[in-house]
Amino acid sequence: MEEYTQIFKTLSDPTRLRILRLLLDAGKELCVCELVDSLEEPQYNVSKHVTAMRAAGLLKSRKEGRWVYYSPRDANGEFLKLLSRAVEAIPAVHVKHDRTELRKRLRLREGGKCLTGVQKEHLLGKVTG
Amino acid sequence: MEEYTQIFKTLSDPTRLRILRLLLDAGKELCVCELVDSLEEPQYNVSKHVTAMRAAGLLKSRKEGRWVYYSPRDANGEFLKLLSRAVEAIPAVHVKHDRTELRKRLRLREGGKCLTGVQKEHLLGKVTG
DNA sequence: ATAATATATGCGTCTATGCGCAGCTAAGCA
DNA sequence: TGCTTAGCTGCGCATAGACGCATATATTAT
Repeated sequence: MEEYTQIFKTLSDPTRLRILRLLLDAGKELCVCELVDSLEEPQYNVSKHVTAMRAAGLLKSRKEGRWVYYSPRDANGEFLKLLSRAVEAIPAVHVKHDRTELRKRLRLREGGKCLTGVQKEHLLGKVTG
Repeated sequence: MEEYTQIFKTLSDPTRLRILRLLLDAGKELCVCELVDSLEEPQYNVSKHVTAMRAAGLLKSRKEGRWVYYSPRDANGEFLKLLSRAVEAIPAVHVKHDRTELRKRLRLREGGKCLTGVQKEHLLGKVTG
């Protein structure tokens, strides 16, 4: 059963649950900095979470230049399909803020691509300038 | 989101996942000693797990004499309904052994009621006799 | 009352995990 | 050849949770 409990464990964290829900709602791949600005969680934290979710088979990633885009992995089994539907069934109230922030953040895309990093500087692990 | 991550956390343990699946499959309430003999997990462990699952809103309990019967709580929200279906979608291979042990254990019922305690003595926290 | 029995629980221990900090890697640009 | 920037990761700390043991509680039987 560990292969199944592992999935539940991965979704036992609020940030990870928000990440999956946001990706399912967005209907498109999102890069790390877009997730950071939408969720308002530190970059290193979001990075660790998506890495864990990818390892658990919930997400896939695609690298393009300096950016890494994440999206839900296609659920092959009935178990994962129903789990995704369950996550999508979480009432919208709980994800309203994240969605609003994502919408704002997506306006910075050009040609459908992300061309900048984290905008909310306090979410960077370290001040780079 | 904590109310949802809490549910996932509750199902992040193999024993708890097996308990829920067994109860869903059984289609009837089961008492603690029947769960103990079916799952082959120590009595105090099973007891702690069902208590946690009950607190998380996944199970309900009914006391009858010395016995306490547990069953899945009716899922009121879409989220819980889909989650239950996901648990039921876990391939039967993973629960075959538990089901066999339960079937054997249920033969000890009389008039549909459990009239005895844990049969596999090594699963008791302490030898009572 | 006393004993037996089904279940629950308090405690200590061990492990797992999330977070923050710092530093690392990799890709593009001056 | 450096510098900047997007993302990743190792380390230490603090917390949460699962387990085993012993014991407590509650209900029935003698």
